[in-house]
Amino acid sequence: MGSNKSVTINDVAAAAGVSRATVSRALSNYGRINEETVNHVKAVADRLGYRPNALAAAMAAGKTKTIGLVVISDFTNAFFDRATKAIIDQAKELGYRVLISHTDENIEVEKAAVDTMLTNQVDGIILVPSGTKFHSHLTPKKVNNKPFVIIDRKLDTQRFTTITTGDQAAAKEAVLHAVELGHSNLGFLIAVPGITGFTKTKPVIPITSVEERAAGFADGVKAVKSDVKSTAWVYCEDLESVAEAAVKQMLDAPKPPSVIFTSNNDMLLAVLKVAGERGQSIGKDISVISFDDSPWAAAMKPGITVVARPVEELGSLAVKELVSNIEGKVKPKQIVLPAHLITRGSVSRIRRSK
Amino acid sequence: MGSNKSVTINDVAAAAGVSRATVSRALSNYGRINEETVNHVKAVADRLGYRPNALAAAMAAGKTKTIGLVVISDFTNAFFDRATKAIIDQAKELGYRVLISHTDENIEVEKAAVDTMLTNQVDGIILVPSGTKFHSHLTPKKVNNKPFVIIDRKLDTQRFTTITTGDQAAAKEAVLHAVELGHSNLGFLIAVPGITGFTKTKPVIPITSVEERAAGFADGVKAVKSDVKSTAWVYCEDLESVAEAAVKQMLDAPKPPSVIFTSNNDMLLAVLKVAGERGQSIGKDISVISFDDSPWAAAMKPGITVVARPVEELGSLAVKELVSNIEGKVKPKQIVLPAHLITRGSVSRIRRSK
DNA sequence: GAGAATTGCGAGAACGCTCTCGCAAAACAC
DNA sequence: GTGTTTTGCGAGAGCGTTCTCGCAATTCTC
Repeated sequence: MGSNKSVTINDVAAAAGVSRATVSRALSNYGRINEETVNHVKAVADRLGYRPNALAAAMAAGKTKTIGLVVISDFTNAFFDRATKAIIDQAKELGYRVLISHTDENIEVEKAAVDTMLTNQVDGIILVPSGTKFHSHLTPKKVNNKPFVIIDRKLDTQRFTTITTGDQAAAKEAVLHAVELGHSNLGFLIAVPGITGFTKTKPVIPITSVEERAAGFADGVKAVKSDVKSTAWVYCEDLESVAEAAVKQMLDAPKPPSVIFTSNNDMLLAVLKVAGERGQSIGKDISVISFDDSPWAAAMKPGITVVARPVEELGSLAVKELVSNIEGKVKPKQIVLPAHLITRGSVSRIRRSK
Repeated sequence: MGSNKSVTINDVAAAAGVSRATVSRALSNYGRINEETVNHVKAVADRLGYRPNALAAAMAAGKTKTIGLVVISDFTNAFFDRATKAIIDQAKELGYRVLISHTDENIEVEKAAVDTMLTNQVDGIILVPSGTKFHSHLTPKKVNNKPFVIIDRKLDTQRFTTITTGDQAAAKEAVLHAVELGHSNLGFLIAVPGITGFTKTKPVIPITSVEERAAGFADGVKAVKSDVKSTAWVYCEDLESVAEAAVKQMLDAPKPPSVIFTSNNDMLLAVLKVAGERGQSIGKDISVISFDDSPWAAAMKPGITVVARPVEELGSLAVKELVSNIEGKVKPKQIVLPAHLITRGSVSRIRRSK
């Protein structure tokens, strides 16, 4: 008939016949202490089923050993789940816990999420920012001097360690690849957060990852200009139905693209779906290249040619950088991890029609 | 030149010319307090940029408003990401935060994860257990009387509120569907945690979800026995390479199945991959039905016929149940949410060869 | 207008731990 | 054997809140 109270360090101290301080020393091994005492205390703690209260420890020590993760979550989860898993695992490795929050690409939600994290006294935060320009809520004062690591997208400041992937170069590479295989009518379907519907005129792109992908596509087009007959650019809301409408319009054009470059998997899925409905085979009637690899993209027939980004590496590196920052200030760095093209069957080789 | 210290309730009290108790009352609205005082205190708190320390509040109040989520994470993430997102969102709605940990289907890891959660004083835990029989670490005493909600799989005890999906009925339905379309040579590819390689003889299946799927398939076979000519059962380690080998062996049999039922998306992917390599088209040369819907399964051509489980509903319901349990004991319930078949094109109609 | 009820607020303990400080005992030096 | 260093441990403050009490001031009651 144990009382509902859990056993505290005082109980252990009493049972072991030592002081609270000694128990703390024994269990967290620090300070001067006799080895026999350590063993004795540990045995008693074990016997009583003592479980330290991390809250109290955090209060007393002034650090929680918890990091906050504020992340968007796309519905095909090409980024979210892989990054999250890598981050949690790496954090565990380094003795940290992870508190997670979503932002839905919305700056107000992001602000609230960051605030919650700080309220919970996280030691640092990994953030996928919802907009390149939005960082006025991240001043040292407003965030209690807690370190941040920005991932996936850059901010227009160098104040933070930022880890991104080299999407621009990879996007260019993708274009070169398709043109190499004979494609000359190119379609670009780019998901842009914050817009409604879709448009052919380039809108303001609020996040750098997408911006860079678009720029990389443009770089590619420029580099092989003479081989390119037409380009169709569509900027699209990141929504299934809208994307499908956009794809339809693209394919219904008088001179439809023979290959569509999609900026993320939501867009890819729209292409797949519309093509399927129309009886057009991927990699035969219509080619496609997307961003972010996934087991599905690999297993499909034909496999989808994708720009693969080192998401896990990015995640675990983010944790390492953050923890270095927590445990001793380091200068902010801008890290760019290489992305690379994985060619599979979704891009056909075609004879260039002169 | 602000000191590195963050502003505390004491600072607010001093600045507002009231006591700490009054600030607490004003900010957390409880107890007797003048409305003017409330406004005044709030204004001062705002001006100082006061951010309450959730840790201290949790210590003092004896509850953290945090729930723990201990979950497996499969690499195709048919369950993990959707459930996680739903759980985080629902928790937020109810004023709770979520601490996440993975188990990798390993009981030792699960134990450690639960322990960490309790150390962090979560108010309750949502758990995807790694084995039907493993719950000796979940006695009230060992978990400080914290409430648990078990999801996705049952334990062989009724002590906990458990939320699962009706996979057995749905699996049976899947078999009936395929047989209805003329299939009579059926293959079953079932991922079983904890085994190595693959085998045709039924091993001990440590988790009920898989057990039920297998049982449901068997139910289906039994129900339409006369229309079934052959069944091939393969129990397989949940690993890409092993699954592919298993599929190959299945398809190389003298009388290969015309339809393969896979117990999860990892297995499905293996079928897709092997079929692709051999130039066999899904929904034509070989049919397949899997468990758990995903945007990919829907977008593929042909779409994959799947048993769709209400994962988001399961997640948010889990949070609601857990919170009810936290805020006032309720009797444990066993909840089963219906799963249903979504028929797409991955199962061909074939003429039954007599 | 005296007593009772209500309102508003402050004092201070409590939550469970960490960590500095200082003191006694033991070990060492010569 | 005296003085110095080292070792081991306890006392106690402190972390930032919440919340119970009790007290003064105000309002109500008739």
